[in-house]
Amino acid sequence: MENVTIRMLAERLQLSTATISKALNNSHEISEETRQRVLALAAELNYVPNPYASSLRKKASNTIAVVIPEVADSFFAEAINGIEAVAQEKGYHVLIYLSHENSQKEQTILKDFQSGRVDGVLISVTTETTATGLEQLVRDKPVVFFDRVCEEVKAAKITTDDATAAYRATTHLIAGGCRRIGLLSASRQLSISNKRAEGFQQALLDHQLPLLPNAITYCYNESAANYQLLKTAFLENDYDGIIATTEKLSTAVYEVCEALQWRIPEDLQVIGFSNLSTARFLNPSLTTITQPAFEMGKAAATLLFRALKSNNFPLQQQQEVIPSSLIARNSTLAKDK
Amino acid sequence: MENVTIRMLAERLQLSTATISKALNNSHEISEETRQRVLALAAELNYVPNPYASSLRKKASNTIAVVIPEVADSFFAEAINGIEAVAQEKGYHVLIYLSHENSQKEQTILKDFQSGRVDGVLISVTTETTATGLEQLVRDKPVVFFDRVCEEVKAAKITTDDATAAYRATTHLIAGGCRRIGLLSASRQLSISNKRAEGFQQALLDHQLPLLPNAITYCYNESAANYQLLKTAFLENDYDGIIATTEKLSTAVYEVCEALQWRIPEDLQVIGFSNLSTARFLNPSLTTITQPAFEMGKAAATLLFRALKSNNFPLQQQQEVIPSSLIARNSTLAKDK
DNA sequence: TTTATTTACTTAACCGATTAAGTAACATAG
DNA sequence: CTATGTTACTTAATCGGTTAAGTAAATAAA
Repeated sequence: MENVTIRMLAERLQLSTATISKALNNSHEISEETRQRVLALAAELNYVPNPYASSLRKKASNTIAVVIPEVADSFFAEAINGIEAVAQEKGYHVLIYLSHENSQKEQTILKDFQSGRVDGVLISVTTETTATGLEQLVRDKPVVFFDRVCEEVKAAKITTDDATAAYRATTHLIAGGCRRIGLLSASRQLSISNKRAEGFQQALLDHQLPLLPNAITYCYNESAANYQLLKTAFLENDYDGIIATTEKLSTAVYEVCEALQWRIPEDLQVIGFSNLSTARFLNPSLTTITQPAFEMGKAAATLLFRALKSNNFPLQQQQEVIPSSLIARNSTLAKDK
Repeated sequence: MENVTIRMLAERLQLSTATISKALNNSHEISEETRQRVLALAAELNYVPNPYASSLRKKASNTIAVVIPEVADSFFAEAINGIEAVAQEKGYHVLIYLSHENSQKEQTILKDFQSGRVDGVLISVTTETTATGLEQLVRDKPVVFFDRVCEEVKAAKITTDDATAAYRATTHLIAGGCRRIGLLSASRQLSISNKRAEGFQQALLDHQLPLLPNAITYCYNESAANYQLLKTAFLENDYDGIIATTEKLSTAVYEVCEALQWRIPEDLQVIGFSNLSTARFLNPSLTTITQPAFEMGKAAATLLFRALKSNNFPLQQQQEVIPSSLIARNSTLAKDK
């Protein structure tokens, strides 16, 4: 069975393809009667328009790209959910690209976007990303950064209150009696990592606590390597409190404590930036900084679609900070909020 | 700056567009010298081919679709990982569609595939799915079902050993002393749900245990509703062992036990079909049936690409069962494997 | 030497939609 | 009664590649 095209509809109805196209697109140039005839035949023959023909001509694909470091992370999974909810509603398609925390791969992905394959991009950069290639992308088409943004690039950004969250986390640990607090960071480059580090340091300062020489541990993207790194760091620094700034690192802390036979929270209080739905069922339940992942995805997508709809929307100036929340559980001792 | 097209390259080099196209596609018809000149200019002008022009002409999009009920589930997240790994390697693009456990939405998604937007489809159906629309899809283009397959449709399928896994889970509970075992099922229609139920019943039979009248609880897709449902079911049936056949349901059990103040495993032993990386850190650590999610995704994608490469590959006859594994932890008492 | 084949191209049709520009028929305004 | 508009179409160009078919020149085979 041949694919049904606009031309076939035209022939059957003794009309031009232009008329069919306009009828299907509800053009006012077409009489109601003709429109109905076209719609009827289209339905009867199960006509489905070829998106590529349309994209080629219109130079618009009704497709957006989502570039993230990984999917197996509650934050990104939930963010995709938020993005997809908006995209589905707007009739857009979502291409997912995983950079696997590899800026090389990310570059390759960004390069592909110069092809016009997608109308817009939502991106959360890798831990290694520098601005290279991103300015180009932002110049070329609508882009919204979310969570892991690139500070140097002037573009729309949806973030959470990273510095404040880290400040709050640190204060929470201090309130629980911690004096030797460590921070596990995913990256030296990432602005959200740096902001979290700043909030951390500011909190120590405000509470007259010294910054340990090895207060901040920069981790890898590989769990086996991190395991060794953390084990050593824990033993050398004798932390009494730790802030894990990513979900994976939160779990790693539990793993290392198990191995070292450090009790949580008696020996080490732990707070993790995590969206794990099971945080409350962990042993002990994990005090978290929970990010509004779904909302951030939704906000990012909403912003993007606004830009896609009206091209005079000043997308690059948009900034939105959605607050995270600290949920105190049993891995920390402070009783405050 | 205008977009660089093949035509522009042709004009600059005083060649025809056909030559350019062939040179870029490494056709043997083009001399090495010309090929190099074309490649050099293409690189210089940063030429990026328009995928839609190419897709339109070649009737191939180098894009596959992944249709899943949700992303916020370790199994699906990991499966995407596996799929993406293969797709990236093969130079394909991945469109993600979420059916949100809604067969209506799924239908809409499937309908879109008739447009030729994607060259192949990887799908894990909703809990409500009937065969409608799926046969059509399978007839139209390469499709591989994974995990949640549709039994009635003759098509390539990647599954795990559902019946065996449930049998093993049940036996494990029995070995731990359970006599009143319940099974939480996600669906009455899903073949994987039914297979798990079968394995469960067979194990009871083989161990001379009666099947409780309310042994199987069919759950909703909504956690608040499930919470109530399970609470009631637990109280009414006084289970001493429970098998949660999905990740979400596993967590729900912990929630309900907390509310009912039932201790795990003393009052209720729990085993869950789950790929949560935090299973071992739960309180108590959760005995799981862990599915090879990444591998299943990879296997499904590999199968699909084999079919996309050679069109005489008998895709519809492919069946692969990848074994799951039972990982005994503290939510159950049996000490076996 | 003539014919066949190979090499390295070009020409032009084509994929299936969209859309600027054109037109015939009819209505309305001046 | 002519000018102007409006309605409901059609014609043909276009988006940017790919590819079947054609060709001229060089090379090999008969």
